[in-house]
Amino acid sequence: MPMDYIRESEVLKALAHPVRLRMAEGLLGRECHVDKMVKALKLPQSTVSQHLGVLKAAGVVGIRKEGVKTCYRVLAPKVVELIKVLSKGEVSR
Amino acid sequence: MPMDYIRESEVLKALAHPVRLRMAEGLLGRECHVDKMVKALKLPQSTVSQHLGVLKAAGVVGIRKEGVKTCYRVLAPKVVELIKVLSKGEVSR
DNA sequence: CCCTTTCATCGTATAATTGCGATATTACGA
DNA sequence: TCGTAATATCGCAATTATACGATGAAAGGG
Repeated sequence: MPMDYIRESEVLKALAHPVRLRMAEGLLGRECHVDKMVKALKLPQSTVSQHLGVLKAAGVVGIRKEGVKTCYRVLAPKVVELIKVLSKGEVSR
Repeated sequence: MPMDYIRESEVLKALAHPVRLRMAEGLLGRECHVDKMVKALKLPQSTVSQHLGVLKAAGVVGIRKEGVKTCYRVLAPKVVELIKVLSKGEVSR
């Protein structure tokens, strides 16, 4: 069964940004709401929200509404694996 | 040791295109020269060459010159793992 | 040498991404 | 209901990516 290059490349594209990659890694196990990420990343709220929107559109993360807060977390199990691979340090360099 | 988000996202960005992802997968084990890919992908030679340039610039693939031909192949072991993860079918859907 | 094959690079038009302030929306609490 | 905190969305300028024909450069073969 050949992979769906378009679909898979969409996931990669969502992750292919330093900020979004950082976000995705941070949302691996735990959940986190937007305001917390805004403070941690030191980026404008609109920018953070926009990046989260990209991750969500690609199915990388999912949300859970808790009152006025929105909690994000990584959904796709494949993404979990991808990020694990990236985290592994390369053999010397 | 935290991952280098910029560097890693560059690799992801290189792979985050349907054509380049297909190329990279095709260059996993075996080597292939440009003309062969042009025919297989049915895309203009300049387009193929440009995509290969992107993959090379990101360190995803490396080349070996054989006379007038240029043989490409996947270099980064991390990329091999990434593509393997992507190839694995998702659990139901 | 010239011609052909193979590949890279250039030029450039079009499209997509990015960053971020401004503005809308929604859920609560007072 | 008003105000406020938390998010999303809009608008838009600036940057970057994409596609591909045209052109350039290098290696052989005859």
